[in-house]
Order: sequence, then structure tokens, then C-alpha cells
Amino acid sequence: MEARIEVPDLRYMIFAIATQIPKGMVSTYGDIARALGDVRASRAVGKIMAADLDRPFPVPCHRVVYTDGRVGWYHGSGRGTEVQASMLMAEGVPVGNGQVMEFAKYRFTDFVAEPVLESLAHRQDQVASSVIETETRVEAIAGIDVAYEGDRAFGAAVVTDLSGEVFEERTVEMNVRFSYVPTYLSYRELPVMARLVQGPEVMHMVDGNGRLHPRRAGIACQLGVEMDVPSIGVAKSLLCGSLDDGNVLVDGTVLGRIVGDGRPVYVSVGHRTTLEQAERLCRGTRHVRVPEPVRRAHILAGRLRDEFRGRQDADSVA
DNA sequence: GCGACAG
DNA sequence: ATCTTGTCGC
Repeated sequence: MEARIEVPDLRYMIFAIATQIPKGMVSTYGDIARALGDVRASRAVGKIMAADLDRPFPVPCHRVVYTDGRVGWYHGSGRGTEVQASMLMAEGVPVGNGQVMEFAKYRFTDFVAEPVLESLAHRQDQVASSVIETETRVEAIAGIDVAYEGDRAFGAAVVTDLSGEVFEERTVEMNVRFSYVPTYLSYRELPVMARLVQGPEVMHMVDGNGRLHPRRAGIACQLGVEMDVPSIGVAKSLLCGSLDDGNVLVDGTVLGRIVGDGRPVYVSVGHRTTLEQAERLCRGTRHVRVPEPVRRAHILAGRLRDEFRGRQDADSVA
């Protein structure tokens, strides 16, 4: 059972939008994120512009500054605030004290772009309304996780019985082009996870949240609904909500359960299960902090990545 | 200064 | 998630 999940090339879109900033003007990381459809992607925009040096075409990164007009730590040739400032001044943008002067006058926000994040959020809304919260009788659990080396993704599924005893493993390898943006994790990892789906009679335990998500559509929900398999989310840290007894509340609704003390994990419904069943399966397979299926998948994916690194090092020597 | 967000 | 020295605990 294999499936393809189509996801936009976020990195390419960010570069394409930045290219629209005309000579003699500047924009902010937030402006670009807004053009993509969600300001909350602004830090992801900054990260990509700073880190991704091999680009499909020239990108005027020096024309992107902070919201207060400050010139950042430009990473292009020469690097440094000074370099960026002089590049901007050469284009006619006045910079003083590390800041763009008359910022509003030189600020460009008139981008022409598809607000992809907006449509991806809509898709999440649809997923949220498609989630079925009834128990599914299962005798196996597939833990699923993904590790990375740059854009190379290594996915692993480890199938266990209800006590966490392993009886099957599977791995997959592919490239991804959607960087991590809070609340949009599924679009980064789903193309990988979808290829590891085990079928409608296996509970898929995903490293991440299910309904415990601002739009009630975390990666476990999306995997479950789009592949029509039962799923639960097990997260190691909180994305949203507040703690109340053993519960996690979002807008006054119990969306998650806290399992374990000290550094607990947060369990929530993905699809075709209930919060009670999700918690039960989690507790039943939890020998240490993280339940066995997910813990093993995490280790396996990491090992696959390390092997890849070894292969790469061998290649670079040859 | 506050808030700050799965992986 | 990933980058990483020494440190803590079993």
C-alpha cells in the first residue's frame, strides 16, 4: 500500500517571491510569509534564505530586512551587516545605524503569489471535519518517524504487537522540499509517512500531534484521514493548549492526554480511534518515555540517515 | 518586556 | 529536526 501526497515546493516559492522585490526597495521576512499565506512562516523564510546557498536562480536576499527596518546578518558573498547595508545603498536605499531609513517609503509588499499556506490550512480544516472518533479493533501498532540529512528524508515504520514487541520493520528514502513550519509539519513529513502506511487494520502511531493542533488537524489526523487508516499522535512537546490534570485543553476542549511524569508525552486522536483507546495503546507499549513503536521507528530512521552519511563520506573520498 | 509554536 | 562537550544517573 503506497501513496503519493503532493505538496508545494515551499523553498522554490520563497525564492520566487523574494525575486519580485525591485531594486531600490526592501521587504521583510514576514512580508514574504504573508505572501505565502501565513505570517507564522516568517522564521522559516528567514532560515531558508540564510541557509540554502545552492539556489535554482539568483535571489536578492539582501533586500530582505527585519520588521523594524533593521538590516540583518546577510550571509551572501562577503557576509555581514555592513555588506548588506552597502549593497542596499548602492541600489538607492538609505541605511543608517544598521537600519533602513524612511522604511515605509522603501518597503515593497505588492507581491504576486499564490497564498499556498492559506490553502494548506483550508485542507487541514477539511481534515479536521473528516476525523472519525470511534474505536478500531487492532492487534498491531505501526510507529512512524522521519529523520533528515538536509533535504534527504529517511522514514521508518516499526510494527509491534499491543505490548510493544516488534515483529516488522520498513524504511523508505526520498527528497523533501517543504521545510518545517509550525502547524504545517504534515506537509513536510506526510509524503514520507504515506509510503509507510500499513493498512486499515493497523494503528498508526505518529511522532507528532493528532487533534492536539490549533486547527485540530495535526499530522496524525492528516495521515489517518488522507490514507483512511486508524492513527494516533504522540508528541514529545506541546504545540498548543494548556495542561489540566492529565488533560490538554484547547479552547476549553480536551484534545489530548498527558502520559508519563517528569517529561511526559502528549497523546491525541488521529483518526478512527478515541482518546481513551489512544491513551490505552500508548500506555500499553510505553516501556520508557516514548512508546516502543515510535521510539524504535525513531532509532531506525536515524540509523538509516547515519548509513547515508557514511555512504556520502565514502563517495567524497573516492 | 512578553510571547515563542509538533518535527 | 540537527549541531555537539561534558555531565549525570543507572
